[in-house]
Amino acid sequence: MDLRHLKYFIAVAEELNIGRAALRLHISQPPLTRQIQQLEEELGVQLLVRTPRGVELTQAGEMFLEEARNIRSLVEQAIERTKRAGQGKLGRLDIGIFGTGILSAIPQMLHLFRDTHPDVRVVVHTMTKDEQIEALRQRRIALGFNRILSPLPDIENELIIKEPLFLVVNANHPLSRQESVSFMELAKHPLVLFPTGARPNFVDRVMELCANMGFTPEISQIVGDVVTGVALVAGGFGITLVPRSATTLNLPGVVYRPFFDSLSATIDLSCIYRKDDQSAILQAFLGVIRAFREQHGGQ
Amino acid sequence: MDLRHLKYFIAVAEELNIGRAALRLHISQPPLTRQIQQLEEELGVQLLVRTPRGVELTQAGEMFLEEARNIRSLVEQAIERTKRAGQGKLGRLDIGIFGTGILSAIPQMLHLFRDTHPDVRVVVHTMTKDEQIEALRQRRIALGFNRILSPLPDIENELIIKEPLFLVVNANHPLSRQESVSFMELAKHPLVLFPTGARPNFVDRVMELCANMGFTPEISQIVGDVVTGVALVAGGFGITLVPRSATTLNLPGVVYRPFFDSLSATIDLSCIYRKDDQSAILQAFLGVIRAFREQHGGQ
DNA sequence: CGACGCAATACCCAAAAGGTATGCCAGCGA
DNA sequence: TCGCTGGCATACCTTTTGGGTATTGCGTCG
Repeated sequence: MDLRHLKYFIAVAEELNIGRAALRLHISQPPLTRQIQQLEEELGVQLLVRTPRGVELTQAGEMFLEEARNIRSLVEQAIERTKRAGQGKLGRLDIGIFGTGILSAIPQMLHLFRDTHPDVRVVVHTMTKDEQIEALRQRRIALGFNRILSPLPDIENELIIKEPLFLVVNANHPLSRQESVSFMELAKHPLVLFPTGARPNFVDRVMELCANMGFTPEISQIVGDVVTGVALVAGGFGITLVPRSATTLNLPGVVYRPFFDSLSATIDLSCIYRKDDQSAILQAFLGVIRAFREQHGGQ
Repeated sequence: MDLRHLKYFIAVAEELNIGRAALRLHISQPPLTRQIQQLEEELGVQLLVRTPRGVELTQAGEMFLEEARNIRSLVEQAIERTKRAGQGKLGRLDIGIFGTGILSAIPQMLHLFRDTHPDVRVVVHTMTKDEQIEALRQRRIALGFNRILSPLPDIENELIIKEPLFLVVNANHPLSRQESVSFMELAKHPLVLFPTGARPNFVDRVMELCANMGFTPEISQIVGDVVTGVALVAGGFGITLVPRSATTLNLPGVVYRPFFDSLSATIDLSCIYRKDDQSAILQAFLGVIRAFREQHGGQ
């Protein structure tokens, strides 16, 4: 049996006249007669009774009509869904983010993507950098967000934005009286840094920036994550640094201050994905990321 | 697109190797390659990525595989259901019965039919003889049960059983002391008869039987239905007659007695249906009716 | 670097779908 | 009652297309 048989039978059942149905199908009457006969023979069931004025459906014919319409609509739906999947408009996208990535630009991009691709189910997995790479290789995720990365042969690494760093000080700290501060202040105060976990990471980036400015900072503590770090500053344990997006973290007793003398005091937000992944959904998401990057001019 | 494409794609998706899939489909590899290419082209979507060791599904391919399996099972189900409908094993049967037909052999036949055709939905409509004929002509029912019928050109009338009649008397009546009675007793007692409604009916049948025995009964009342008639007897209003199947009607103060001298004191139970109705479900039901008739030897 | 495995291509044949002409039958009007 | 009409079925031809065989092309892996 064939989808053609279904189409033809539906036409005949709706017209109740083989000739008219043939007209509607843009074929001539004899082949249609033959196809219907074939269908009946294949099913071993009489679907039509031939009357002097046309045809009528038997009960089996009624049953088959219902099923045929059902199948036809399912086929149309299947084609539609597959096309949409092929365009990256339907399906599932698994993304790896790092612990506090949720404070960065990531939510904005997720939002943009969901608006333009409402039928793609986005599943976010919190994982470390190494876990992301492992998950990419096993195809458990298609995309990961991260900050500090060494190049890998099979993984593409695409910069999204360079975020300027902000100083975080206690509201009672003398530096809080300035609107903006000098990066050199970092040499004079004990630093709380983060995260613990796979190196190189944010700690190394800060050390590198300080080295560029010609000093080595005093590190009082290295804590697990940005929230803990800022909480310690709120509690009076020194100062710290965060990417601009983390300044949305509104803890009482803490103020954020930009640097007036260090354009290079930035931290990258990047995404990583398999070099060999051509999936339409990933490409669609990369499109959103690139649009986002254009819009933010690299920072 | 064609059901063949679905079958082929499912095979390829399951084998992840076009050559092996071709083997499984009992065709050679090149036509299968071509069919899959055709399918991809028609959908405008890449379903497979060709690797050195075979093929892999794209996300769109995964989507299409799911849909294709879905469609295939629906098609199989459609064929199965249509075949069963063609054999009268699936569908709906509308039956007309008369008011108290539910007391006769009808429930037994319905039961037999339901046991052998569990997926046919039997819908019973209570209607008079004339309503049944009208409903048959309009195809609102496929079969009617009735007792007294004149032949009609378009309606077949098939006898099911001849039921012997039973005398119904009050438990205090002198006749109740006999195990069986003579039909001639009817000449000596006022008769309650039924039903009111389209003639000829049960009343005429009783009159005919009496005439055959050479007397005219005294009719005290004609009431709507058998239950009312028996209830009147229970209340002391004369005697009546019922078909054997109605003796299941167990009213207090009433006894049923057979006739020892009248083999012909019977009433027919018949069924009626359109002479032109070849529907498998009706034929199946008629089969049950005929089996029932054989089993009961005509009475 | 050559052998192997697999998909793709080229080309042919056969099956089957579609077309035209015609037959056959029932109902209907002159 | 006898054509005439409308409808499905049949016969036969043409064209499309599915399937087969042979071969090529392209990675990968000893």
